[in-house]
Amino acid sequence: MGSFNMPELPEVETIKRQLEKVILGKKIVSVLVNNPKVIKEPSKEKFKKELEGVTIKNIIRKGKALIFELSGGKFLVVHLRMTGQLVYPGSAKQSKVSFKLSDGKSLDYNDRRILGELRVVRDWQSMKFFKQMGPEIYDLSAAEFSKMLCQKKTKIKPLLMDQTFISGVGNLYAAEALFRAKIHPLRSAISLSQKEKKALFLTITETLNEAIKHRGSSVDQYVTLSGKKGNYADYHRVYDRQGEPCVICKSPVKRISLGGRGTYFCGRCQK
DNA sequence: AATGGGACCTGCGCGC
DNA sequence: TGCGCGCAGGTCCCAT
Repeated sequence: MGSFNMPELPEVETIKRQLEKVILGKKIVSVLVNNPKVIKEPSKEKFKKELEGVTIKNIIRKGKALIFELSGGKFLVVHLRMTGQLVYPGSAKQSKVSFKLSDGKSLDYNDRRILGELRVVRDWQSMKFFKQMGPEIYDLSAAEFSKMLCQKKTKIKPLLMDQTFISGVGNLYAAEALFRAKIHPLRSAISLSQKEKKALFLTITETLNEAIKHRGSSVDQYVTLSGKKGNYADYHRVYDRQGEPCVICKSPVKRISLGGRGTYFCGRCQK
């Protein structure tokens, strides 16, 4: 125990798809701010003023971030970080911020640890966070991904989690994709064979796709828009399975700390 | 370029 | 049983 999963690409994509079905075209009538710490820009008062009366036109996901395209050329950028949740319809009770919509219901932003970020901007593309963001695995071919790995001497697992390298993969899916590709998390990227690089490209894509299909993984705080848990944790092969038998070879799953993060792998299957 | 550590946060597990 | 400490991690920032 002691593991936590933040929302990664599959979880944020799940929320995005559910939001699209229920809030497009609706108006933000009012904004209740219960904890201003999550509002990074502009100030709390301006934040409310900017949002009241706008219509939600579109929702975009970039890596692990969500961008609400609003009327009036404005954008609401949301990063859930560790424990952020978007819930609709919400009760507003435990929320840090609650958006009251024109349908009389509210969209709640919950965040137990208050590490997430909300901001209203006019040009999200020029934000440093997005300018530095690397491509998603979906934007790449196997050949392009392989080429990117050739130039890197870093350990493969922290590299997969580096959002400026590729975006969307975090601690959980890095572990699962490496297990499926039978690659040890401590290997340097440059040491991978062509065959291993291609396998990794495929397992990242496959793992993310399967997780989206099951509406993400709920190990700790993540919930879907309707407040339900995702089901993909039932399919994890190594993440949070320390000491349990490997699904392939039955030797116990190991856990080490790598770059300050819990790293799960099978010492026998992953070379 | 790569790596390491601290800060941001809070709730939980652990030890005594 | 109860209390207090340390850990968990995505991202940013700074130092080496």
